[in-house]
Amino acid sequence: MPELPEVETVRRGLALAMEGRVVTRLDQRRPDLRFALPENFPARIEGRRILRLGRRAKYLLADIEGGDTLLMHLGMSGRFTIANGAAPARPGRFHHDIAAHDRHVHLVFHLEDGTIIAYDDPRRFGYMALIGEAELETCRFLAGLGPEPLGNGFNAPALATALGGRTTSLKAVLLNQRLVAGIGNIYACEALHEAALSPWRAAGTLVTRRGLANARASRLVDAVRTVLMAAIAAGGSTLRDFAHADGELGYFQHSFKVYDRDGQPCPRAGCGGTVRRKPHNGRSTFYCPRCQK
DNA sequence: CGCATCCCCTGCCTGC
DNA sequence: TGCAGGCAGGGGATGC
Repeated sequence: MPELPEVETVRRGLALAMEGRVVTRLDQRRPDLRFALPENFPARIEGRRILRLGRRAKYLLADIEGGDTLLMHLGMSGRFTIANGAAPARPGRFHHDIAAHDRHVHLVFHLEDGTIIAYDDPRRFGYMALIGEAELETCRFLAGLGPEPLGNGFNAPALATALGGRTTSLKAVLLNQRLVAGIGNIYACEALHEAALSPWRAAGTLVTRRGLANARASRLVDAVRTVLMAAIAAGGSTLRDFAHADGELGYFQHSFKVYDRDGQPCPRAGCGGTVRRKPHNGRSTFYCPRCQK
């Protein structure tokens, strides 16, 4: 589920199916997700063309012909499933599992070429909003987001500046979307292991002088990039097959080094430690006490 | 302001 | 087999 790499994988799949196509019908099955859906949502989407699928942090952004952007957040359990009416890879599965029997399908997009895209979200922490072009940057969802972790704005000097003097933990920093946007619980754990830094380490101790970049800040930036890019690559490799598989986007097999591996050996060469699970601000944190300092 | 805690919702797994 | 409790990848609201 969806952190930045999963959302990016979903974006690529949705782009293939949606970009350049007109939404002929939008079937809305409930008035709200986490928040109320837009007023007259189907009427404002039907008959309009989707120009481009973009992403900002964990948000999907569909540019609609005429100037609006459909902003979509998957929350914890949001999921898109694509069925192509012309050549379904597994006839029947879509209708059996999603359309007919899944009571958590909240929205179904019908495209001009017969493609059907269902959005389901059992926990309903996800949401959608329709935002005018001029307000997109300043809307309450995107305003205040930190830099993209894979972009130029996330770098050692900037991170060092952000961390200087902070007493909170490194893990809390990685999860703070105002400092860097798109990392969730899994990749925060993975990046800190990759960087050999303790999740509980006070953020301020990563820099020796306020605002001054050093090797540790640089190591953390590199680690974040490494784990996110590897996960996107894994999703992308699955994506090539999705049209021939089940059409579910963003759920791919990806092996983690520490996440959900309590009690297993630390995979770092020569470490010999054991991965542990320990709550951190109410959420599970997985780490190796031996090599993460 | 920074930081931690609680909470929204449903499903699944575990242990009794 | 039933049931209670814990846990789940997000993030907004609240209170210290």
